[in-house]
Amino acid sequence: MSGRLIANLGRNTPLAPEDGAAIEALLGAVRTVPADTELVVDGEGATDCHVLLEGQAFRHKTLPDGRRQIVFFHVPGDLLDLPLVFLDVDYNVASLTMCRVAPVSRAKLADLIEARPRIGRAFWRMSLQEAAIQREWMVGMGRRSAYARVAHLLCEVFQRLQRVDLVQNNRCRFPITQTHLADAAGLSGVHTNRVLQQLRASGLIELRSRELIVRDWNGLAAAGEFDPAYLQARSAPSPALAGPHRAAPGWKPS
Amino acid sequence: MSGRLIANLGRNTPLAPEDGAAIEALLGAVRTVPADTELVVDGEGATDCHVLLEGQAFRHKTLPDGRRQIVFFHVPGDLLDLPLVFLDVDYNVASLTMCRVAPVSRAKLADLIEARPRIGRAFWRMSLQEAAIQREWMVGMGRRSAYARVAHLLCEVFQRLQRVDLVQNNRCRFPITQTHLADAAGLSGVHTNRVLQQLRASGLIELRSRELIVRDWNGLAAAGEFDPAYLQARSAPSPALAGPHRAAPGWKPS
DNA sequence: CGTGAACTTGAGATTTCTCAAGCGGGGTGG
DNA sequence: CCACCCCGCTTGAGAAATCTCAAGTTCACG
Repeated sequence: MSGRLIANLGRNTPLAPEDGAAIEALLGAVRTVPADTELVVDGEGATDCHVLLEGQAFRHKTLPDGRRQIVFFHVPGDLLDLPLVFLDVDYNVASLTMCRVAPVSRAKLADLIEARPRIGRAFWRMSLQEAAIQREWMVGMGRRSAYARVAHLLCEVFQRLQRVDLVQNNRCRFPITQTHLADAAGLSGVHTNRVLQQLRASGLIELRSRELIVRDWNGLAAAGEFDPAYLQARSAPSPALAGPHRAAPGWKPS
Repeated sequence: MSGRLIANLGRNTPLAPEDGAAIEALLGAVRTVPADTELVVDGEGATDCHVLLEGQAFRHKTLPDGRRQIVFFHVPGDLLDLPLVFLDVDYNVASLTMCRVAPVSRAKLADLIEARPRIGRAFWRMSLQEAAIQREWMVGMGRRSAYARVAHLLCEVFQRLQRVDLVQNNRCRFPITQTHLADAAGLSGVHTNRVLQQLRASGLIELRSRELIVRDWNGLAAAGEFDPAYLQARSAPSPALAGPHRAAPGWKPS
């Protein structure tokens, strides 16, 4: 269960069993928090980072007058506040569902990253992939229609959930409300609602009562101009590993 | 001259002279390229990263049909393709002016980052700061008006140029055309033009013939809802020092 | 002095927003 | 067990922001 982070890291970078063990050893007492709770608050000088073991969450920046921009959706296995290891965090993280979260000492994590190249590399890749996802969102918000933007977002979340085995039969739990989707896409709630209706009417998805069913993946990807390349979590230098899915060689959650 | 990268890294992380020397030692033969040249092309499996020693450049992602989204502006001292050290790059970089660029072996840079914690930390911070800037752009594109977005962009570029001493008397060279600005803000060229006229009419800026003069910094910052905190001028207390939390609030000329 | 890129301007077309209201289901107190 | 309430969703319609198309105009540069 708490092997989620390791599995996630290991997806892109081969980790030896002792690497996994070293990371696990840093995890503090698991905390369970309800939905709609702020897990990470910026500018709080926290001493711990947070690993999301279970549940879903999102990063957001909220302006003084209440406008909110969601900048990332988290799936299990994500480190919610990697920046905190070396800087301050500039965003908040809130839970979408009940979540299980484990703290990791920021100082110890920094030490581990610096002491073990393989682990360091794994975190570098995780961090750089986040940045790549952010860039893709920028393309969406700057240059794609509302329709494509929402479709793209659905594709991304769906695919990332798929990677952590949270999709069965093209169907997954989907605690992201239309308001969240709107705040992520930079749209109003009303317009987001209309766009979703179009997606439904086109037979691409079903979405209701916190569940998403993708009826036509190719159609949805086309609607969203979704090219999964930017998620392609493969390491360039050591193309030793195969397929995009599965595999965390050398380490299995115990 | 080629100390630019070191100066840039050292701005946030104390580097010892030997660290600087180690980095310098990796720099390859400096290349001079004209304006409007692609410096970095995604998916090319390059073996070298690129340091921008002089000149200005921008990162962009261009869609098949020609729509373009600029995702970052570079100033001297920037590493143009840090992601390449550990992954593939997912964007292109093009020059805005004539540029001087030095190659750095990706493998050697990776080794150096892993071998020297202080250097590694410096690159981590650089990378995380980029990510923070990207998030701020997301907020702009998703939740700010065209007017605020453009003003914010001007503030950011201006301030980053200031840090590398490219501003004198509130005045700097500004090779970013209205079309670039439009592609960065996610606006049409026409609308960007109109927004700039408003900014000029409000007495906030002068902008013509590739030069920007900020006439009213506070006014411009207010128009752009610009809070420099996200640029993280200062490093968070390093875990080793374990000082009380002191988030770098907007820097103030003291 | 010619040329092209960058910048301006005008005006109608679209997308997206805002306001306002109504619907629906699940959770809760009575 | 039922009524009520709240949140998330839906719908309608006018308003606003932004876009596109289509011409000019300016200016650096050869």
